Amino acid sequence: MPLDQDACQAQAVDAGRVSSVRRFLPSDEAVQDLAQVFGLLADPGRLRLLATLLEGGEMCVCDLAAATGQSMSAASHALRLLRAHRVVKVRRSGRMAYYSLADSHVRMLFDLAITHIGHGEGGPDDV
Amino acid sequence: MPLDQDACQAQAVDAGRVSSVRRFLPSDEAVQDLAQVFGLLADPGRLRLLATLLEGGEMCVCDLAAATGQSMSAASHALRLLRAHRVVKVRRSGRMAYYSLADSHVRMLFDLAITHIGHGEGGPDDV
DNA sequence: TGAACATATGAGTAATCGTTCAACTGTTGT
DNA sequence: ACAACAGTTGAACGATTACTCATATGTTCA
Repeated sequence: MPLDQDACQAQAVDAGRVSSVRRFLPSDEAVQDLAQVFGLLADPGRLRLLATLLEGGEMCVCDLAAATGQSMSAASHALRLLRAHRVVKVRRSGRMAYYSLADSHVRMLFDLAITHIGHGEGGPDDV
Repeated sequence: MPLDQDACQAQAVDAGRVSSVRRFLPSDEAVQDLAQVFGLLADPGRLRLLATLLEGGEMCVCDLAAATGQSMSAASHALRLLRAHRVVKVRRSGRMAYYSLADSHVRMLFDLAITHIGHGEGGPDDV
């Protein structure tokens, strides 16, 4: 899905506005990164892991798995992803691995999203 | 993926901490909703649509498609999703449909996520 | 009425994602 | 050295996702 000048076959209604707005859009690269960050938060298992770390601080994989109701394998896979994107960090001690949140943005993203879903009166509309 | 009491076969290292944390985790339903909201923002096409609306205000589907480099069909599908979750809203006038952001949380989520990716020094680590 | 148009939508398809299973690494205690 | 353990990892499979194509709906203008 390249952002080509003429990717849309239809004629723009307000061509000036379109090209003006396009100059201010985030770069392709930035958009990709953003999408990846949000994608990390788009899974219930990972979300529960983050909520658990938010609440309980540093915890080992086994406890995280137990607290979030996942298998250890699933938790480990999930943590690996979060770690790769620097959302969580590990401290290793013997055979244990202790995970914790890497930065505070997560809590804010969390709270903002919660206030958003609090906004709506019910579930999603089916349009 | 039920949040069963014993979903994790491994013995918890700190059972007290685990069960204490679990009482404060968001409900299953809340987690699902959160994941859906973040999932909405996890796609480059939708992200570009939102960035465009953030920058350009109310715009018709055709211009949105042109500005974001998608086919009109793709844009329409994406807007439908965003609309179902009350992230954008439509105003119809004749055969045109003018879309705009439904609330301001989007901008904040955007900015927060951007500062997060600004944090890292490069792309994701491959662990 | 009929053609051009703006948008919406259903079906189909290719790609991505999350889980499980099984195997593997490295550590601890006997 | 051996077994139990905490965690990691790769492959495989089922589910979900986002696109394209074709078609449908409703609007405007001649």
